[in-house]
Amino acid sequence: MTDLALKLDGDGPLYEQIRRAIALKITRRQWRPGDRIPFESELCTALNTSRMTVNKALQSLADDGLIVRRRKAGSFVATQQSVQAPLTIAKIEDEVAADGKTYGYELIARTLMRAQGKLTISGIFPRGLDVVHIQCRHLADGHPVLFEDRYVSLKAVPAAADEPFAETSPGSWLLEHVPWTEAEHAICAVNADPDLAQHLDIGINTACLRIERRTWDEDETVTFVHLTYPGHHRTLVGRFTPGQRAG
Amino acid sequence: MTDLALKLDGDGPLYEQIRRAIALKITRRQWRPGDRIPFESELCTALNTSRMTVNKALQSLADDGLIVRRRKAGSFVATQQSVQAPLTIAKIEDEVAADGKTYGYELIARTLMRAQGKLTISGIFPRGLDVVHIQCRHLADGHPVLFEDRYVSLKAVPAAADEPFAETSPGSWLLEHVPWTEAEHAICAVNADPDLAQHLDIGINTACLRIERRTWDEDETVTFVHLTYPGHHRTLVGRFTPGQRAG
DNA sequence: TCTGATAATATGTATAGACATAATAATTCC
DNA sequence: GGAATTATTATGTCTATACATATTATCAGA
Repeated sequence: MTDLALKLDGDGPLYEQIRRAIALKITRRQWRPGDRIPFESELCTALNTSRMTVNKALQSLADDGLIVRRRKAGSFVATQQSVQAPLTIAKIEDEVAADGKTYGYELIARTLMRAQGKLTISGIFPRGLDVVHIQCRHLADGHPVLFEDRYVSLKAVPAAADEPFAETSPGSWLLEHVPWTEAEHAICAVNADPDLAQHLDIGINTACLRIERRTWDEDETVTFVHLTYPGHHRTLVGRFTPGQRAG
Repeated sequence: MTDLALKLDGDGPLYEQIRRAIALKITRRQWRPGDRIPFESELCTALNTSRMTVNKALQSLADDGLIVRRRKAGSFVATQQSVQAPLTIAKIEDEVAADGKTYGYELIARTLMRAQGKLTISGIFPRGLDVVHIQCRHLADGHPVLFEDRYVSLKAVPAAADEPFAETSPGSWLLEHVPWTEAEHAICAVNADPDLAQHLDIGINTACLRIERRTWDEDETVTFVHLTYPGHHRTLVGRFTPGQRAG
C-alpha cells in the first residue's frame, strides 16, 4: 500500500530515509502537531520493512522531540515545537586557534578563601567551604577576548590547592584533571564595570556576554565560573535541522 | 569474563545500563580521551548480551559525542570533549506563562519594504526582495521582556502581506503557518540604544541579550529576526549530563 | 623497498521473532 | 450506571543472524 504517500528517496540507510520522509511530513505540516502518525506496524507493511528499522527511525525522531510516543496509543507529532539550539562551548584555546590567532593566557589573581556571601546565598557552595578563587583572562593575538572568574571547590578538587594556574588556564586544567558528571549553564548580558572594562580592554558599561557555568561531580559542586566576553563577540550557535539527525 | 570491570547497575534497560557503565569509565577518566574502548564483540561476551544491544549503547554514546567510532579500527573516547549546552528557545508566550505571569503583545511597527542595505550586505536577503518588517514587543504582567525586530520574506511567505500582526505575534503566526527546515542562531550582547531602551523600558546603554535567528525552508530564507531581552533576563540553558541520554 | 592486490575485521545496517510493559478498551459484576 | 476486572494492543526491549562497507593489515610481485 502507498496510501500513506510516504516516499523514500533511496538515499542512504533505510532508517534515515524513513526518518526524513516522516520529518518532511511534519515540517510540511501535512501531519500537524497532535496528529497521530501511522503505527509502526502500518509503516512496516506500507514500506515493506522490518519493525526494528521503523522503530529506529521513530525513536530518533522522538529523541529529537519531533514526535512523542505512547504505548498502546501510538506516536504523535509533538505539540509544542520549541526551537533547539545546540550550543557547543569549545575550549577558548581551540576557539582562538580556530580563528587563526595566537592564544595567550594571563593570571590576574588566585586566592584561597572560604565560601561566604553571594556564593553561599545562591546555594552554590556551603558556607565555610574551602575554595580557590581565580581570576584570569584569555587573549587572541594579545587582545583580551574572555575574562574568567572561577571558584573551585577544594573538597571536590584538593589538588587545586597546589596548582598555581600561572601558566595553565583553570578551564583546561580542570578538564584534564577533574571528572564531572553534570553541567548547568545560564547566559545573560552585563554592563562592564570598571574592573571588567580594564581586564577586557573595553569601555566602561560596554555590554558583555556572560556564560555562567556550574559543574558537578555526582552531587558535589566542583566549580562555578563566570565567563565574560566582550559584547561584540558573536557566539555562533549551531544549526538546527529538525529533519536530520544531529551529528 | 569480568576483566573489563564493567559493572551494570541493574537499573532500567540493558542498553542504558551499558551506556551508563561506559560513560562512567569515561567521566572517571579510567578510559581517557583517545583510548580505544572494548570492541562490541568483547563487550558482548563480557556482558553476555547480544551485539545489537551493545551497538545501541555505543551508537547513543557516539551520537552524544562521547566516543568516536571507526570501522575496522574500533571505538575511541572522543579527544576534544567540548561542553554541550542544549539551549531550548521556547515561545515567549510559554515562557511568560511558565513564569506565572500574564502575557501581553504590542505591535510597534509593520512596514512593507524591499530588502536593501544591511540585509543584503549580510547576504540574508537578495537585494530588492519584498519583505515585511515588523517591530513589536512582548510583555509579562504589563512589563516589556522582549523586543522583536523581524523581517519576513514575502517570496517564502506570501500570506504575510495580508497579516496585520496586530493581535498575533509574528513568531507564533509563522510557527503556525509556515514550514521551515533549518534554523541558525547567534547570541551576542548589545547596549540599548535610545529606541530599544524606550521599548524595553530600561535605561539607555543597559546591556541586553540578543538572539539572532535566521530560518530557512530548504534553500529559501524565510525570516530573519533579532530577539532582544533586557540584560537581567537570565536565559537558563539546560543541563548537560554526559552519562545519560538527553530527554 | 615500494606498490598494488588481497584478506581480515569492526562497525553499519537490516531482518524476523519473542516477550515485557504500559495504557487503553471491553467486559463483568454489583 | 459505575467500579473493578480482564483483554487487547502499540510501543519498548532483547536476541540471533546475516550481509554490507570501510578500513586496516598482509602479502605477492615488480
